[in-house]
Amino acid sequence: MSGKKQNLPRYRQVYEILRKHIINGVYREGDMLPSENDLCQTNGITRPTVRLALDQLVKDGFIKKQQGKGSIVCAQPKGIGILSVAGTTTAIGKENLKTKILEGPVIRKWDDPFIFPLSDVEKESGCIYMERVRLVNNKPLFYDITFLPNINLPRFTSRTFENRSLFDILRRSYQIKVIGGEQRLKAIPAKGKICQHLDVKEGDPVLHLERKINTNRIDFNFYSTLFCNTTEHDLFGIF
Amino acid sequence: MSGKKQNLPRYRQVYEILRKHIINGVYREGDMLPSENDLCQTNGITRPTVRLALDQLVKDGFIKKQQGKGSIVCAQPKGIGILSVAGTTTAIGKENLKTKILEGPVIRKWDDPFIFPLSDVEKESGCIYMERVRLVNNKPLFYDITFLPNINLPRFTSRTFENRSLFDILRRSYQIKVIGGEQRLKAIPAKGKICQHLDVKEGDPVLHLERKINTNRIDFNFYSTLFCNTTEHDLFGIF
DNA sequence: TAACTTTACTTGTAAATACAAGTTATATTG
DNA sequence: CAATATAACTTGTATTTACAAGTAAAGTTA
Repeated sequence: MSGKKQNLPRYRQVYEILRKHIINGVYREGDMLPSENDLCQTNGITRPTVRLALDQLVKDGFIKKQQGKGSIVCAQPKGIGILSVAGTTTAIGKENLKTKILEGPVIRKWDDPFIFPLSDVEKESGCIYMERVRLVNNKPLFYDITFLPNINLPRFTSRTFENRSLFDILRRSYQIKVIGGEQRLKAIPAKGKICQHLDVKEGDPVLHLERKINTNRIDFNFYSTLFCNTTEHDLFGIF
Repeated sequence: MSGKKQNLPRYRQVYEILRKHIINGVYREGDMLPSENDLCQTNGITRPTVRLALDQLVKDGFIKKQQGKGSIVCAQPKGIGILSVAGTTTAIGKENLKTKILEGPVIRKWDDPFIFPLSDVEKESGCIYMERVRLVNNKPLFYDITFLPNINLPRFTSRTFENRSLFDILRRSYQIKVIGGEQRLKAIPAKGKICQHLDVKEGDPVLHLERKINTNRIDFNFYSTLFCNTTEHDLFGIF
């Protein structure tokens, strides 16, 4: 719980450690995590702090808690966990994932009408637009159109996004942290660019997600339209 | 905070009150909720307890909190909020909603292979099966196939579900409370019964959800396969 | 009057304590 | 040895206290 780089809140640090342990197989499905009191002792923190970490693990689906018994590790979800998380890199995992830039990032006007209501500031500043395809095992999974408000993102358009996570870049270069969002979703027949980029036939069913992604920067949200070919991969989420 | 029926934890009671206020328009989008300290005073509880209630409102998308500023009411989401909640009645709202029973509830064997892994106990006990159509404004929105483990649900098959919420019945008659779950989702072409029950053409894109719904009863989950016609209604969720 | 500083207020993090409710292990009794 | 009771352990709820960090209002100074 020390070191310059580790300036996360303590509960967050414990959460990250436990999460990594679960992801790395140290704790497997059905295993009990150490008790809250044990975690207090091993981490030198008090129980309310431990509970914050555990509650976040519950919220993210890694564990289930049962009064009197303990915290049980859940099965690792299958499928693409895009419904519960913001980023496609997180949802897919970095292995097997490729990103191809189709267009952008370029500064341009917002689509009109746009998929979500825009503030006057957003409207005035225009957006940074880019189109990407995300491929898993070299097959297109997502056709992803991203719209970022052109507000305080210096030199954004000169950055490279090939095989890189947009969220990582936002966090490291601009201190913008994604904190959640909302989405709408429907099934539509593929047509036009969607057929081309997802390698599906005209009329094939694809998923269409429209997302508004919230960040820690006040009044800075960004937007994403995703088309997803679910032939080989379900989308997954918890609620 | 008193009365026999109100045996919810205090943080839960405050959550319910505030949520109702937001839903009923007492607080509107952009309004600030009372500060944490104000809520402590008006409700006679301490701040950690208030914070639990507010954190749940954040989690459910009703408010956003900003350090130093307060808790701001979010816009009420549009669309069918099925992606973030367990029940279709909650997702749709009770107005304009009709439920038609197509089949069941009947006791029968689980589908094999089944959409989620089953425990030995579940396999052995078989399932209670029913098919429903949920209609909004008299148009079919969901074709809902539900599988409940045939475990400790006395007289379940003699109950009526026409225009009634399954979750309500489980809670009131069996003290089974839904506490969340997981879902998988894809876009598929409609065929067979789906065309018939959702009133769509062969090959039209529909959403296919497979859900495992967790309850407060230990080792008692139930399952649902939903087909959704998203022509007129998006599905909505927060993450 | 504008700019700066201070104060008051708000949410975020954390510790310490206490009691309740549920589960499991151990001890006791028949 | 089986059944029951008790103790130990685990998570759930709640209070109290303290400090940190951010926002907005009020006060002071130039």
